[in-house]
Amino acid sequence: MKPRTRQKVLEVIESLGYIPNKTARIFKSGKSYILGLVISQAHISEVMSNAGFQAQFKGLTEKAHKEGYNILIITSAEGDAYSYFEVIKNQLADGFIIFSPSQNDTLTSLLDEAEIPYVFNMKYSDNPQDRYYVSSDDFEGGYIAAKYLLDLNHTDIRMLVGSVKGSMLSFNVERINGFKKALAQYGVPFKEEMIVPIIGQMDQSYNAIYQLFQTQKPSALLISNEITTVAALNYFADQGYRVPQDVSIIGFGPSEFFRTLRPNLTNVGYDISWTSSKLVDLLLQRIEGKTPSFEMPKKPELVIRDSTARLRQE
Amino acid sequence: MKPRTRQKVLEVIESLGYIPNKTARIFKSGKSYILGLVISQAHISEVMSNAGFQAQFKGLTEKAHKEGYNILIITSAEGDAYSYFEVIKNQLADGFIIFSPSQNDTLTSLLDEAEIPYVFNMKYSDNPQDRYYVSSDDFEGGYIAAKYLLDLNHTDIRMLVGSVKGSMLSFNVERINGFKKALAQYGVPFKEEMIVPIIGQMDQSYNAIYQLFQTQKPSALLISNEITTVAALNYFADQGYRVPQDVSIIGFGPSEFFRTLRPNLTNVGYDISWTSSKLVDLLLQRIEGKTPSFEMPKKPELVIRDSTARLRQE
DNA sequence: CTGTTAGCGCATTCAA
DNA sequence: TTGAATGCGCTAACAG
Repeated sequence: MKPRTRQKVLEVIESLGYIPNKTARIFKSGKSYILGLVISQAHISEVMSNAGFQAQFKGLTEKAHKEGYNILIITSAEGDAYSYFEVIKNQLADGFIIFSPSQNDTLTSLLDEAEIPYVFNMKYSDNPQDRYYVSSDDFEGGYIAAKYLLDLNHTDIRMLVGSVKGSMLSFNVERINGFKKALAQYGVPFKEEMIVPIIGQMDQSYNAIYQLFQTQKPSALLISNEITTVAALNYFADQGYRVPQDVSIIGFGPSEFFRTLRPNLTNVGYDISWTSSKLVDLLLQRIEGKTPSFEMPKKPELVIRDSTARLRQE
Repeated sequence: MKPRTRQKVLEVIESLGYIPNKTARIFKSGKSYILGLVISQAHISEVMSNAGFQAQFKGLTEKAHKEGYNILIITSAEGDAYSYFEVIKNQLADGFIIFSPSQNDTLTSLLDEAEIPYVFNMKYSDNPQDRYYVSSDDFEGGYIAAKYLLDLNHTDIRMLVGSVKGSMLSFNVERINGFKKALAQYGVPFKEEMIVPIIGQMDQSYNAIYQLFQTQKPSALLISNEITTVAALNYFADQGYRVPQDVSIIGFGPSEFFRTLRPNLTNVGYDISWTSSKLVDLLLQRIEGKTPSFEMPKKPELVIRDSTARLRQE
């Protein structure tokens, strides 16, 4: 093409204010460069105020941007498989990141049948079909946290885990198993009461912790949810319990968050930015029809700060 | 149509697993039912961890969902007008909600010229062209907060306000003006040092407050940013300052957030859910080509809790 | 190097 | 009530 012609065309484009129609382009190419993040309306509030999700969302957005994609928040009125499938099939994203409120094999098969690329934000079941997620090594996380408390002579430990309608999320099951392994190693018998199911929102968590401490006085807490961790800290502040002198606390989640709490929290730190990035990679591989490479779960790290102390023998 | 034919067609649809092509539909109808939320990559991290944004984002998502829209997060690598315009014109959203890092008349005219419907997340200038935002009554907010402190005998007050490259966001200017009005009413002379510009992220805020208290000992703080508020609380906890006995603090933002802090924070509470909902309304009206109805800014409310105390005269 | 054309999948119109 | 044809705006393929 002659440079002069090129120049002239560009001038006309400029003068007419021509903007290529994105929709037609997408239509023609079949690629929207949009990744759908599917979440139920009921869930969104809980999730938004959670530091772990904030980190994940940030990670997803950044990675997507790096790969030339944008994130479309797709809200489903209800959280069940058919509602999810309905909103998913009605959207133009190239692939979907699904925040399911619970285990969801029905959804998996619906999506597979429709050949829609998707990934989940976490492991939802032990079904070998459930492969499209990126996890951390939660067994290890539960183990190192419990081991550290046991090293500090704590034996009266409670593990506070989120539960949805009585069923435990897979990563919590893992953390509990890690906890149990540590107990066994130190010869401390596991009791059912050590696991305290809890609703991961501020007020419910606060009340549950209040209830717990009405009847029991554990010396240490493993808290599997950031909001519940804040609720616990608030409860102890309100009641005049000193952390770590009266109770030791270990949180689970992004380390930077726990550094903004007072006291600075000992925590099992997960590299959520890495996990999110890998999740986008996985989805993009599915979109491109490649056989996805499954990464090894990354090991979490125990960050020791000021919320844990050696138990004084009485 | 004969019911039997209808039935047969539906069966075939079902058996073939036919899913109508969303892209073609959008292409044909010219409506994507997508609202783009534009934000710069550099800004997203700061914004995500801010309680006010979380509330806003939740409000936007909920309202959009109610109206049958979804939110597309559009990340711009850079924050300037041309970068923003570039990503905006390359997206298929029906309209755009723009989180601009600063005042932006260039962007406004580019968008107007291209006839792209947009709204801003806040007021960016005193230019009468800048009409497409929904504000709260920030003058009133600054006023009632300062008045309350003055009623408690505080006169050595600092107002901590976020500033981007030395320039003040419009709502902060308003809050400062409200602050000044209250001072004038009580006959307390305004001094420049009362306004402390600050970067609204955790570590920077913490350091700035540290610097401030090295040289001065104000008895009360008005803090125009949630993250800075947490940083201040952390600093006081670390230094053994008691709130409110040694310093009084008033925050600005969504009231529910300040209730999760210890001590429970006295704050100027904004109804961010309402503002977000109105913002979507405004955008939808522009998309539909109606002349938008401009709402009166809503008055914030002073929520008195435990972070403010009467100053003892020495 | 330039100009022309077909076709993506749907919705809408017109004809039968 | 049904079938067939048109065109949305772009891209890619092809012919000149």
